[in-house]
Amino acid sequence: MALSIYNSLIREKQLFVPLHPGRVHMYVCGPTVYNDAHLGHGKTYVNFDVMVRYLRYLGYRVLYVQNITDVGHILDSGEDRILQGAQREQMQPMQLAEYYTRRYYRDMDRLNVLRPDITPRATGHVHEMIEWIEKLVESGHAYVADGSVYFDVSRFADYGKLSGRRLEEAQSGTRVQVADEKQSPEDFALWKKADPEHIMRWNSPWGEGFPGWHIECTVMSTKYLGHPFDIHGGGVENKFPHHECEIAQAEALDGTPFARNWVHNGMLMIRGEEMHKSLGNYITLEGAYERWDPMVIRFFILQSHYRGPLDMTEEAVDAAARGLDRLVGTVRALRKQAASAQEGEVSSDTSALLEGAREAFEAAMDDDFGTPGAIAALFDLSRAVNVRLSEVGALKQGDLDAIGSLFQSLAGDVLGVLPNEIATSQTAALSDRLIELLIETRRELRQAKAYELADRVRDRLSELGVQLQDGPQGTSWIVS
RNA sequence: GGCGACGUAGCCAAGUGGUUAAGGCAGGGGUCUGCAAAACCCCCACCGUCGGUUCGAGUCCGACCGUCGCCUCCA
Repeated sequence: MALSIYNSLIREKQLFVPLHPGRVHMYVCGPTVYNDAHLGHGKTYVNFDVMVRYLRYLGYRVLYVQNITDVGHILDSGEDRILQGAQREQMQPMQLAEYYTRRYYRDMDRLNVLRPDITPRATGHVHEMIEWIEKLVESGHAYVADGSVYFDVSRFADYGKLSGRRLEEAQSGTRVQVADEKQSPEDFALWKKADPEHIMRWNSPWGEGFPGWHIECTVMSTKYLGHPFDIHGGGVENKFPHHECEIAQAEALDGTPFARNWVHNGMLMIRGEEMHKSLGNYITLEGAYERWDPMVIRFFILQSHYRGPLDMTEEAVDAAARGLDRLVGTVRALRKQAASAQEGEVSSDTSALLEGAREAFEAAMDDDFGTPGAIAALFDLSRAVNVRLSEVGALKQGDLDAIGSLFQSLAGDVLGVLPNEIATSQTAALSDRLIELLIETRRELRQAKAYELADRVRDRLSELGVQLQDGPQGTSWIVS
């Protein structure tokens, strides 16, 4: 088996072959940092994070670039996002961008999203954008109009190849009035002249202004990843116009292909509706973390395929939480038993079990990053391991280590859904011994049939988050 | 209006032509237990509707119904 990826450009799954053997260059459209990240960002960046992790698991050296959009751009209302946010928060534009950039990474860190290798800021690449735009003007693919520069879509025959749109069709039904200086309604801005009150502005051959939205991704992706590069990702909602325009700008000059694989992930919905502030269902990650463990949200996201839409309901996330508990429970039990297991090598039974689990996991992931199937493989493994864990002496030290490291590799390193190792500080070691002491006391109470008192010990421990579990081999405990 | 996606059990969600339609949650029945929890075992779907292609379709084609996204700057 080998990895296949659905390529939006050709609309089918394709055996993945990187441009340079053993290396993958990947770009994903990052956030505009004018507000807190929401659950939709969570889905998108978890989806792409797992792709990066799996590619690395397969042995590729991945160079992962994700931009930070800190240039404002224009809203329908004619306002600039960053400017609007700066006014709202009483901050300077760059201060605002810095503030939300930090919060973005804080929120992503908690979701266990690995940071990209390079996180270029748009404001730091205005020079390169200007150079690129100049070349487009020189080659006749763009024109200057009243201090702004527009890409002439009619000069790029492939325009629409990603989104399946034709120019003739784009004419009707457009709901936004066309800027006067555009030659054609579908032409898009490469450079916008800055109004006097516009704070973020740069000098350019066309006067003071600021870059259009699409150009930053074209410039920054190719700067760090080459031209062409392997994978370009982003949300489906950006397929048109954003990604279509990126392609036009990148390929118009000399026909060099831009991204070889386009990967789009589906939208996150809240109870059947797209998330919108106006609908009152806008949920920031920070807000969601008050209700659920970030790891639960991550697990919930990965239980559906990245390309599909994901409808978020409380019921569904709660169900995912219980499912994740089950998986983590096995890992915890594994570690617990490892502390007292007999010495011994890995048995052939364990080896076969693990090999089968790994194969099932990889088969699912190889098929366009099928995380739901991969998770199913882990649940199957979990059940098989639980059976063995409950048989006294069935698993030797070697077995437990081997199983533990497979879980760590697949659930921990690739899917990123295992909580970090609990640090064994001195006080933690002490509390462990204190819990054992209480369990010992309770055992004696039970032997004396003092059940009321024994249950009280259990209940009080439960209140403290320590769950006792009586089994044939005595009582074990977990921290919930 | 144009482009596109999707409709699988109470809920979530895989499956892309072929023996018994993954997995999780919930539910039911058991094992274990002083009780409980956990764990384990068993049970729980004819795949939106109607046609068509095929020896054979959830899986391909068409129509219809329904939901959703995009159509100038939202991940």
